Amino acid sequence: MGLQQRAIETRTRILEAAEERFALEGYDATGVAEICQEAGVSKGAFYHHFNSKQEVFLQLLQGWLDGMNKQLSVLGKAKGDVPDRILSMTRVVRVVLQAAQKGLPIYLEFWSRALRDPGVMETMIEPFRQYRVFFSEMLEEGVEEGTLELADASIAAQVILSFALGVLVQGIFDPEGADWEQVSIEGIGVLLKGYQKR
Amino acid sequence: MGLQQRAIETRTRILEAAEERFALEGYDATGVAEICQEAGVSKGAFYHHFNSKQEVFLQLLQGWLDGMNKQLSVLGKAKGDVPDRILSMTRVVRVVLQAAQKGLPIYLEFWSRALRDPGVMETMIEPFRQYRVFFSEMLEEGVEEGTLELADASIAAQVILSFALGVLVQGIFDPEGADWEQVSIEGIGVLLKGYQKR
Amino acid sequence: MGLQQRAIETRTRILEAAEERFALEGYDATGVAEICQEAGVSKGAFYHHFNSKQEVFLQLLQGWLDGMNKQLSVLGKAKGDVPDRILSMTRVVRVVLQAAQKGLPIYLEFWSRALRDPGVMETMIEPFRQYRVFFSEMLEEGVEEGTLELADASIAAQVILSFALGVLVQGIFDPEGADWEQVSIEGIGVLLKGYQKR
Amino acid sequence: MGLQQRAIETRTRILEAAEERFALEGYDATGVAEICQEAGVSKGAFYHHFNSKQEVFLQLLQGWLDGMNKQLSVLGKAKGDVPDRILSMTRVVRVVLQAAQKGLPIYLEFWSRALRDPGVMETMIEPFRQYRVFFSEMLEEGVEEGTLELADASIAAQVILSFALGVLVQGIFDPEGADWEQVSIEGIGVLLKGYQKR
DNA sequence: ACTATCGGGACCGCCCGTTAGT
DNA sequence: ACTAACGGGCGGTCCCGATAGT
Repeated sequence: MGLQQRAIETRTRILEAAEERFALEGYDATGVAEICQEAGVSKGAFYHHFNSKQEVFLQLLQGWLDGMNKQLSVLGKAKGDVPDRILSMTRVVRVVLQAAQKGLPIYLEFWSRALRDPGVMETMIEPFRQYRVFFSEMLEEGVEEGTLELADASIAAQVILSFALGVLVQGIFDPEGADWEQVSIEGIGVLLKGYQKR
Repeated sequence: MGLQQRAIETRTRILEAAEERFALEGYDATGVAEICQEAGVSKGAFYHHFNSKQEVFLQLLQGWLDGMNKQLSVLGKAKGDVPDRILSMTRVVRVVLQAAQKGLPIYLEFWSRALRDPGVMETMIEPFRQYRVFFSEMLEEGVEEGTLELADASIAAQVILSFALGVLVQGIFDPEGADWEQVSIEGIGVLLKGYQKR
Repeated sequence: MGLQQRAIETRTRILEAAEERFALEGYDATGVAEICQEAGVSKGAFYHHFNSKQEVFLQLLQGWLDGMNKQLSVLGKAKGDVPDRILSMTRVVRVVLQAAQKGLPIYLEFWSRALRDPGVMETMIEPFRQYRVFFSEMLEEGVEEGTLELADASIAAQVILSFALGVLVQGIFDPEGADWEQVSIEGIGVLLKGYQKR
Repeated sequence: MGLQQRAIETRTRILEAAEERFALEGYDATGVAEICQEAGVSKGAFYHHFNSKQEVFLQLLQGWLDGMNKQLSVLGKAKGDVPDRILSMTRVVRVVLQAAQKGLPIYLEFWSRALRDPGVMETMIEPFRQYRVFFSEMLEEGVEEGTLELADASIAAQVILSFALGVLVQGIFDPEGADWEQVSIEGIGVLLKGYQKR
C-alpha cells in the first residue's frame, strides 16, 4: 500500500544514511541529527521507526550478519574436488578485498561494540565458527574422496583459515603493501601440497 | 623530590588512567572528567599536561608503537638456525595472545582512529611493514645458511606472517574457539616443511 | 494556536531576555544558561532557534538598527519651515536622552563588537551617515525656501549634528552634570542664528 | 637596585601587554595566560605583581586618567586672547583624532566597565566635568578681557564642548565620513561669532 | 622575583530523545 | 507517517587564581 511503501523507503533511507555516517565518523561521533539530515527526514521520523540510535546500529549489524550467512551458503555449492575448490576460492581474493575494504570502518565499529557487549560479541564470532565448521567438513570430504591426507581435519581447517584471514587482514589494512593475490596463491599452494595425498 | 618529578608522575597517572578507561569504554564514551577522577588529578592538571583528549590518545598510541619497535629489536637477536628460530617463536603464542587480549580494546580504538586519519594510519601500518622486512631478511639468512630453499624470500615471509597474523587475530577474538597454540605449531610445521631444503 | 505561534513567542522571549542580560552584565559575562533561565526556556529551545550566542547578539543589533531606520523616516515627514523643524527636534531632547540611557549598555556592547568586526562596524556607522544626508537635504530645503543662508549645506549639517551628538553623549553619560535641554536649545539657537538669512 | 629594576620592567611589560590585548579582544575575551605570553612572563609573575586581572585593568584606567589630567594642565597655559586660544585648539583636531582612534577600544572597555561599577563611573566622568569647569573659566576670562559677551558662561562652555565632543566622536568612529577638521573650524567659527563682542 | 604545577569551576555547544501538533 | 519545537543534561575546553618549589 502507498503509505506502507513510503514508510519502508524512509526506513531504508535512514539505515543507509546511518551506515554511511557510522562508517565515516564512527558510532559515537555520529549524531542522530546528522543521520536525519543525510537521510532527508526529520528526527521525529527517525524515532518513529527506531527506538534509539543503538537500535539502528543493531539493525545494521544484523543485516551485515545475514549477508555473511548468505555468502557462506553460496560457497557450499561449489563443484570439483576439494583442492580445486579451495584454489578457486583463492582466486577471488581481489574481489573480496575490495568489498571488505569498503565495509571495514563499520565492521570495526561492530567489533568495538562487541567487546563491550557479550551478546553482540557472541553474534559477531558466530560466522567465524561457522566458517571453521564449513571448512572442516570440506576437508573431510577431501579425505573421503582421496585427494587429501591429514591427521586432524579440524586443525587443518583452522590452519588454512588462519592463513586466509591473515592475508585478508593485511590486504584490508595495507592493500598496497604487497601483492596479496600472489601471496594467497603461494601460501595456499604450500599448505595444500603439505596436505595433499601423494 | 622536585617539581619535575611530580609532574612526570602526574602525566603518567593521567596516561595510565586514560588507557584503562579508553580500553574499558572506548575513546568517545570516556570523559576527561572520568580520566581525571581515575587518575586522581584535577582538570587543570590534565590540561596543563595535554592540550586535548585527542593528544592523550595519540601519546598512548605512540607509546604502544614504541613498545612494538622494542619487541622487534629483541626478536632480531635470537640464536640457532632459521627454522628453529621460527619454531621457537610459535611457542610463545600463548603469551602473546594473553598480552594482546588485554590490549585489544585500545588497539581497536587505534585502528578506528587510523581509518579516519591518514597520518595515524601510516603510523599504525609501519610496524606491519617492518615485521615483513625483518622476516624477509631472516628467511634469506635461512637460504644462505642452507636450511631453506625458496623462490622468493619476500613472498614466503608474507605467507608465514599472514598465517601467524591469522592465528593471532582468531586467538584474540575467539580464544576459546580452538587450541590456537596447536594450530600455530601445525601450520608453521606444514609451511616450513614446504620451504625447507631436502 | 499553532506551533509556529509558540515558536515565535519563544524566540521573542529569548531575544528579550538576552537584551536585558547583555545590558546588565555585558555580552561576555552573560551565559547562555542565564538567558535561558530568564526567558524561561531550555537550552534545547535556545539552540533550536539560534546557532550561537553570537547570533542572538547580531539579531538584537539588527533589530535595533531597523528601529533607527524607522525613526528616521518618521522625522522626515515633519512640517513647518526648516528652522522651526530643527528647533522642534531639540525640544524632544529629554525624551531621547531617557530612551538612550536605557539602551546605552547594550549600545556600547554593539560598538565594542563593531570595533572587532568590520562588517558590524559598517552596519553601525550607516545610520550616522544617513542622518547626515537627511540633515543636509533638510538644510538645502531651508536655503530654497529662503530661511537659511549657507556656503555649504553639507558642512553646516555636520556642524549641527555634531553639536547634537555631543549634547547627547554627555547627556547619556552624565545626565546630572548639566541641564542638557537648556544647553541644546542655547546651542541650536546660536548655530541657527549664524545660519539664518537676515 | 638591580632586582627592583627588573621587577619594574616586568610590571610595565605586563601592563603594556594587557593594554594591547584588551584593546584587541576586549577585557573578558582576554585571558591572563594570553597577557602573560604576550609579556613573556609566567602566570606566577603576573600574580606576583597584581592581585587579579581586574587590578591590571584598573591600573590601566588610572594611567589613562592621569594622562588626561596632564593634558588639561597643558591646555591651561596657552597664550593670547580667549577666542584665539579656542581657535588654536581647533587646529589640532587631526592629531587628537589620531591619538583617540588608537585608544578607542580600550576606552570603550573602560566605559563598559564603568556602566556596571558606579565607582569607576564616577572616575570616568570626572575629566568631563573638569573640562567643563576649565572651559567655563576660560570663557569668563574672555568676558573679563572684553572679547566675549554671553549671558551664562557655564552654558556657553557646555555648548562649545558639546560641539567639540560631537565632532570628536564622529571623527573617531567614522574618520573617512567627512573632513572633520573643516567641520570643527566652521562650527567653532559660527559659535564664536555668536558669542563674540561686537 | 619568578616558575612550574595544579585545583576546581563554569561556559558554550551539542546531543538524545520526547511531545505537541499536522 | 511525519514535522517542528522543545527538555534537560553532559562533554571538552579554558580560565582565574593558588601553591609548591627555585
